[in-house]
Amino acid sequence: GSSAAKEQRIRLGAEELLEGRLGFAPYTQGDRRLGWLLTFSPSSWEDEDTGKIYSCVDLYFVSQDGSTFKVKYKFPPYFYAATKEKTELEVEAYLRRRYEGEIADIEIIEKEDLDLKNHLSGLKRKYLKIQFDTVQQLMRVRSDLMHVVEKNEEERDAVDAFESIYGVKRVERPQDYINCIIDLREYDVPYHVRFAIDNDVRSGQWYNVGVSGSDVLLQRREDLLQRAEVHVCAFDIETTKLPLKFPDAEYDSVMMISYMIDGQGYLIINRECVGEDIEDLEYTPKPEFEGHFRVKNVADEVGLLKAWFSHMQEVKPGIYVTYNGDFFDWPFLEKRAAHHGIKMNEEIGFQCDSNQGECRAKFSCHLDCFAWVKRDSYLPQGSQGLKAVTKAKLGYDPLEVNPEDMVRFAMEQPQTMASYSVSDAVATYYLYMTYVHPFIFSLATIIPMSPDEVLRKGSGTLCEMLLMVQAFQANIICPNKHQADLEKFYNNRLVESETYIGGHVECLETGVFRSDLPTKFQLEPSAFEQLIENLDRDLQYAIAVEGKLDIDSVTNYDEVKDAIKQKLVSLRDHPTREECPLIYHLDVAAMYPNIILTNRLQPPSIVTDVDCTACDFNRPGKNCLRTLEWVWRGETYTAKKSDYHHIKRQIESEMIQTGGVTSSKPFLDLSKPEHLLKLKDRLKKYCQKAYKRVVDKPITEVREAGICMRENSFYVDTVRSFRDRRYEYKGLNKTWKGKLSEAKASGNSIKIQEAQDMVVLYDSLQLAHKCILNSFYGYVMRKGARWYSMEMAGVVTYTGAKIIQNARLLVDKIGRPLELDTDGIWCVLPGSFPENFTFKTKAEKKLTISYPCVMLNVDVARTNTNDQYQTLKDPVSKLYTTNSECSIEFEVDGPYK
DNA sequence: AGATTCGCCTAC
DNA sequence: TCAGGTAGGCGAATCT
Repeated sequence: GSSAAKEQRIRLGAEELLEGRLGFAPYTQGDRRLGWLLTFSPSSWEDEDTGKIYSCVDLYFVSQDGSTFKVKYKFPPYFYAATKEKTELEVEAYLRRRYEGEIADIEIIEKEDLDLKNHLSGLKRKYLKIQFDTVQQLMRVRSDLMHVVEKNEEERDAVDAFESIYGVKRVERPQDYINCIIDLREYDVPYHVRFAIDNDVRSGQWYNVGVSGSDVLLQRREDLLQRAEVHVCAFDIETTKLPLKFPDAEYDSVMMISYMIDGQGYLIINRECVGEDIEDLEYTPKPEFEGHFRVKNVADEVGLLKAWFSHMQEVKPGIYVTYNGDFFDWPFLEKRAAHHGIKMNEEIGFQCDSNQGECRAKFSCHLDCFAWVKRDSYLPQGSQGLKAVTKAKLGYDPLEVNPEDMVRFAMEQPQTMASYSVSDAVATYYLYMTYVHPFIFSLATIIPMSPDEVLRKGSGTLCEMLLMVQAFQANIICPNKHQADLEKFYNNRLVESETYIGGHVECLETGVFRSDLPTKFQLEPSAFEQLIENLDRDLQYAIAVEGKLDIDSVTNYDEVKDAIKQKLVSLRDHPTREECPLIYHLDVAAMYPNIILTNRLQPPSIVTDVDCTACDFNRPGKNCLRTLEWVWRGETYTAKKSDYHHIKRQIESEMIQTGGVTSSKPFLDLSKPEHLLKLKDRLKKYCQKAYKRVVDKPITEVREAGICMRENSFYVDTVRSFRDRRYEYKGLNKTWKGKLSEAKASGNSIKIQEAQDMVVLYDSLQLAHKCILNSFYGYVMRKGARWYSMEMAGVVTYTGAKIIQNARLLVDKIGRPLELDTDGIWCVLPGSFPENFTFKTKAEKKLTISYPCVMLNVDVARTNTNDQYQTLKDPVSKLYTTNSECSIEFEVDGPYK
């Protein structure tokens, strides 16, 4: 009944009205409907009987006939709290009293806690699941309890210190249950993400939607794979601007707005800026990218804005598409509309958030193609403008006009400007339809976020979302976000920064290398002798492991072997030679993910003696602990620990200037991170004065990390399923390449184009998945990662560095390595080096092998196979099986010219 | 004047 | 509530 509630009620009403006007009327009764989930956003609803407000998620659906509707899905927000052992019930009762009217319900539940000692034995941890009616209530209780937990932690530290100094246990004070809350978990998961994870609901999927009373029933239709036909509007504006300046919505105005809806083009002209009326026009840069534009000439800017808004209200697009619209087009339109007294938000529901640099609506998507280009296109920064992207991805040269000429051309050559204006809309529309749409809605079916977020979030956030889904499904409690330890010492000095040694890079030779320029080689006969000796072993590996064939089924084994042997013998006997080279790039496919998978690497698997000692599986001769090396690198301040503490004591008694010259407050009143910031500033000055430099030379140190081979495999499972998803796209890319050459042979131009499109599409999908796949490695070092591990990142790169350096040792003896970078070697081999050979089998199968590749892979398999890989077969009896695992394999590109 | 740091961008 | 990582080249700015 408060004024805030009243305000919210009014807001809800206005929202409902607008959404109804724009096609998303609420579906509250009647027959079950079939809908494709376009997007979802947090919202609230009012219980009509009690007048109470509850949080809910609004789901926006598109039907098969293109019509739209929304439902309100009730879902209570919650988070978890951990208590001291065996105080759960008391704390629960206490919290219910303390937050009466704020907490809706508390349940005590059990979760797998991978931080819990000996959890592999089946031990689980109890958590209080604290539920609320609204997100606001959750936030209030959460911030209150955060302070409680922080205070409890400080007190525990003080108790520990007391006990360690006096060697006696301090007598516990009478139980105060507020002191028993020791941790909060999953309190920072956004509400709509929580909803999507817990209810397994994703954008981009079909559901049978039913309502019964006030409840919504969703049933996923996995049989429907085709995406719904949602109205897509791609638009682009041209504005006036001052010479050599960027347009400014304070005084510049919109000259034209061009847009394409579902393939039909429109152009609205502001005759204040454009010299003459423009007729309908066509801009079709390529047969498959048709652009027919209907033109509307209006008197002035306000007319233009009104015309566009009303057209949008009529068509009701579910998806708006721009190129850099977050930053330019939307804010410009919003400001110009406001200038004329029109609120864009009230017209079409879109609002710009300048803090976030985004423009979004609750019920429609705004998908800015520039965001896709930056994160997923794999184009270098210099080629991320719309023009360059059009060339690279759509394969045609777009119209270009110098921005300095635009305002003048609008008056003097209006036709030129009109064509130019629509050309950007065409490029944006087709870029979206060909790449962005399939990509975003494919990811949205696995990532528990709205399409807008799937498009804009960093790749690390996407990884974390996938991990949280997997953790939820395995009943694992998520760790809190990692915080860097800001007060670490090394060698009696404060650590300024620490990291790990990454990829290995070497430039070995520079110059011009061509397959038709004879090159000198100084080979090592002993290496060839070795290859000859190992030939049987290597070929059998290729047949059995790479080809997954039975050796006895091969009919021409000796023939192939002799051919290779002959070449190796001749190279061994004439090691000094000059001949045309074979230029090869040897590289490990998806190296980091495969190192992770082979070694079962995941942040919770990094264990110490303490973890193992507490574990039931810790027996003499155990093979569940795998030890791998990595290299730490850190820089310390030059000052000693004693200097640091001295300065700390000094600063603690001082007044610190905060902001202006006049305002200052005691140092101890500042927050903890502020303390360390100020302290480090002071320390830097001290170092500079006393030691003439702030930081010492970087220190490196080889360290060992223990990897538990039995830890719950949810992380590697997530990586594996993502890797395999990418392989699927790579496979489809190959399939369509086959179809493309078939189509070319048949000369059917429609089929050629279709196949061509599918080839680019799948290549783009697999590349984008590569980027997110690699992020599972980078993620573990991300600031604030829930599953953080420097050790794991270090093990991944160090293992990779050893693989590439080993390969180089071999290449050194049989040819000339030119360059190494992380996972690949560019090299030249003598032209007479054995290359590709084909085994034939009784079943008429063929297996083509690349000998240089096989030779390297045998080496990799010998040094990197993990014979300790364990898989949980029976969760009840805790039975594990042990396998050998190695998915790290070289691939060969080339030979190149 | 020479060394070091910083910003920017790329390769992996 | 913002955030994949390290290696490394190059030119400009800044420090000594």
